[in-house]
Amino acid sequence: MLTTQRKKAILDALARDGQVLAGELSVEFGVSEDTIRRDLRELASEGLLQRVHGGALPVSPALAPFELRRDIESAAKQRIARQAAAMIVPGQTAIIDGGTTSALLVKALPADLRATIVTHSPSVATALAEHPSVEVILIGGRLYKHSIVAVGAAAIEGISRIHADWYFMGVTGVHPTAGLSTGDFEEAAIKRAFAARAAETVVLASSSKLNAASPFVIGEITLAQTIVVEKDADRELMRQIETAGVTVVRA
Amino acid sequence: MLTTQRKKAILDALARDGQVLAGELSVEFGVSEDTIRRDLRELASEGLLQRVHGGALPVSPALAPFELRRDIESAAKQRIARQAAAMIVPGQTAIIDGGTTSALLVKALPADLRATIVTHSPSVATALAEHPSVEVILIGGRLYKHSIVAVGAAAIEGISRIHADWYFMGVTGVHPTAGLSTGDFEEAAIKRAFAARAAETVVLASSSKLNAASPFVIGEITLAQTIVVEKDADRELMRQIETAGVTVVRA
DNA sequence: CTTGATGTTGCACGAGTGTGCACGATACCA
DNA sequence: TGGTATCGTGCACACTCGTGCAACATCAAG
Repeated sequence: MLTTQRKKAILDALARDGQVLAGELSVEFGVSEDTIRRDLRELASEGLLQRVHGGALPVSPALAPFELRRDIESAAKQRIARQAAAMIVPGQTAIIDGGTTSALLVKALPADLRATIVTHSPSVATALAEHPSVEVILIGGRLYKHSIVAVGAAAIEGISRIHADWYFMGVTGVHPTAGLSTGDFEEAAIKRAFAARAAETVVLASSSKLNAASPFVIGEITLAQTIVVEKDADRELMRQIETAGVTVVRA
Repeated sequence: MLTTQRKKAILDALARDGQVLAGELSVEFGVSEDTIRRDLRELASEGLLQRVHGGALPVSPALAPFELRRDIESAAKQRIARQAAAMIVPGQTAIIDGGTTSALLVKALPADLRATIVTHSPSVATALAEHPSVEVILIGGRLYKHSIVAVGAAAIEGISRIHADWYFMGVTGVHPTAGLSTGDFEEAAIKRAFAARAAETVVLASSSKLNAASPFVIGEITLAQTIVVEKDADRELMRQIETAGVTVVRA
């Protein structure tokens, strides 16, 4: 069994049972607990599950009440989010997808911004319900429990009815040749659909995402017109990205 | 059971009952009281509960949106919600709309229930994301900020793609001649659309909703096949409703 | 085919974490 | 004030974790 298959199976088991134990997984897949621990560690670093002593839990509790944990409230990520929020001009329409970066973007929207926000994340929608002046369009579909966003054919179809000025895309991997990638198959399809319906796609990438590749490819790096990175991002990599025709913004 | 899960279960029990006792928790989870005391101490240090001699109390009477206080009214509502949840047979599909009654219904779903839940409420969707075995279908549309549910033409169209076994409808008015009503125009339309797509519509009505009429009419009382009320509901009113052909269930 | 680089896996070891028990201190209640 | 339940602390034990290292498979280049 391939490593990626095993990881996928771990996520499936987690979605099915609501919890996984390192010991049980090791028996089920016929590998040592060390290997399982390694898998869990890597999946946790991609934000696909929450590591706890003895096993792992779904990542949901972190985002459900939309309370951001301190470890993701890094100053750099907030600067990226603010930079992105500043791009939206009153009257425009912007798509925001799920994930921690998007959560910060929502918090960074000015209170007096009159704009329309499209999202497939119930958490983002709930958070924006308190915003005084933005209109919120919720994309429906099958709820994907790993990342708590709507996915599937119904979601793709809902997206096809939208035209937006901006799409702010969260990713887990930005690589000059491997392109934009994410740790989740379903989400990759949704991100492609969003990108196709926005005049300009903006990738928000903290430094840990740069020069990294996750299992599921969203598309070439040129799928984005702009990428917002931290100000100390690697110069050589940024040069390559700019050569490909993508505008690099340092926050 | 993992430590993290036990702590979460303690917080759930606290939200449900308004208090927890160290001794009871120790029996319930099959661990020593020492372990429970340690858990309570750590949860208290995180500010998630208030430690008292013998157990713990909620940190403040003002609770999170989905955690209702255990006053007399909500105890009755909980019985109604549990009665409704018990109607769902594994494998069936049920529609749950927004509102506090629906929030209680979500909490009352058995953890091992394998069913499909359709909802236009991001809050319900987010809450159900933590449920281990239900499939969640989110209805998209324009977000109505007043009640935080998806409404409008897109929502109506999304509903038209669904066929459900049950629709659990929350209302603010049940009246023998004025019918079923709610305080919101957009929501009335959505509720009509849901009712049209369900084999059986079940109205959940606490006593304060009975013999009352709200501004916007959803439809005749016969739009519902069943109505779940508190066990001390007015006999004469219930008789009228039953005469109209609606089954009355007392919880 | 050989060689070296790369990636995956299992094992060993020390560190870290969770749990239950014992004991003395403390808080509640009559 | 005395009795009882609860609490905090120290400690032992078992389990889990992270790290370093070696074995092995894969693959590309020579």
